[in-house]
Amino acid sequence: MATLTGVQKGYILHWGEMGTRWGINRTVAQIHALLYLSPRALPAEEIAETLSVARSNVSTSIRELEGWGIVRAVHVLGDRREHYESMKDVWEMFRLVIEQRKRREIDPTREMLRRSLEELDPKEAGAEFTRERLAAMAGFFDAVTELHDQMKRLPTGTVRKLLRMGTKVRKK
Amino acid sequence: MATLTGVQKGYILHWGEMGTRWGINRTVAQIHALLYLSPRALPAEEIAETLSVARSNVSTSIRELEGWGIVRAVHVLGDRREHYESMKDVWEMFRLVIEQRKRREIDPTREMLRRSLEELDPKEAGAEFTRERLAAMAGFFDAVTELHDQMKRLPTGTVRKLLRMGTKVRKK
DNA sequence: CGTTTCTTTCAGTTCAAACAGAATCTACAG
DNA sequence: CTGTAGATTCTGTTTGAACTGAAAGAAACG
Repeated sequence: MATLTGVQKGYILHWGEMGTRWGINRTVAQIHALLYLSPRALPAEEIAETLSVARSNVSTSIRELEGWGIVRAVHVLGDRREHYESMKDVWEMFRLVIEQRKRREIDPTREMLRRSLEELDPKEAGAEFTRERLAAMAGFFDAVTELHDQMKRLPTGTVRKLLRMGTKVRKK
Repeated sequence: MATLTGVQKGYILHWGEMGTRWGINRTVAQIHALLYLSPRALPAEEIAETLSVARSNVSTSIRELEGWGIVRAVHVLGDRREHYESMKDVWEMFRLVIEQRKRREIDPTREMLRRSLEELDPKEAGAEFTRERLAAMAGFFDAVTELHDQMKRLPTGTVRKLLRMGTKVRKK
């Protein structure tokens, strides 16, 4: 079992807290942090020991991380166990997570708003007001989606480059 | 007590679920949804009845929403009670929330990363690897911060307009 | 002032998500 | 085929956030 340095512990704990604030399970986030900092792929058993959580808990959490596509199992010669490693590219990691959270949360919300606007009964009292509010919210989510789609079309690394250059648009 | 239409109920429930997925209390999100859809400011008592939650729960939740700056108390002539209303501008609402979540979550994470990089003991085994990982993560958070700062400098509505026009950058 | 009306705080209580450990399942070696 | 190592699933149990109701605290009124 790898013993952790103070810095590593700090990072793992912070990442775990950060996860909970964004609706991601603490253990899931901690495991990701551990793998991210690990120079080699780790077997589930070792992860469980290092973080002091149940082996079964690691199993479930790893599954979640594999679901996001940011952790994968690799095999080590002469070892039957699965070893897990985190993706290295930070930008790609966040891109994956954002893309999927959009699909799981933003898209259904747009769908709900669209359906609500359809179902609105104009004869109902205050329908006009409700429509306006729903439309405003829907407009926002449409814009977010458009922004997301446009970024997806950019070649890898472009956002990074654009940021490094700084945008030219400034307050008039 | 205002009786809710089916569409309104659907919106409020959905918004509540959405909240929980992003680390925001379900009741807080539901109250916001209710106020957002309400054509008039509502007293706490009425909110509690409409959503079937304790009066005290409403009090705490409203406080949270006031903290974000997206709900405020208004007074109605001839009524001693506070009436609460939601901000109408969806863009401004999200801007406020994003700005504050950045301050509460992104900034401390950057700080943690900065401190970790300082504290790293180069004599420690694997320090070089850890440094590289921390630096990559820090770079990402720096970029996010820069993006955020640049957007803040844009005049209100510009992002909206840019999106409406569509960016000119395309895959080569 | 004392009373009334509304709001906030506080001290338990409830409940759902997270978790541990046992049981089950799977794959492979012998 | 059998035994063993490892992974997964399942069934309670734990825990902390969310919540309630009671009590305390403000503010407005006569």
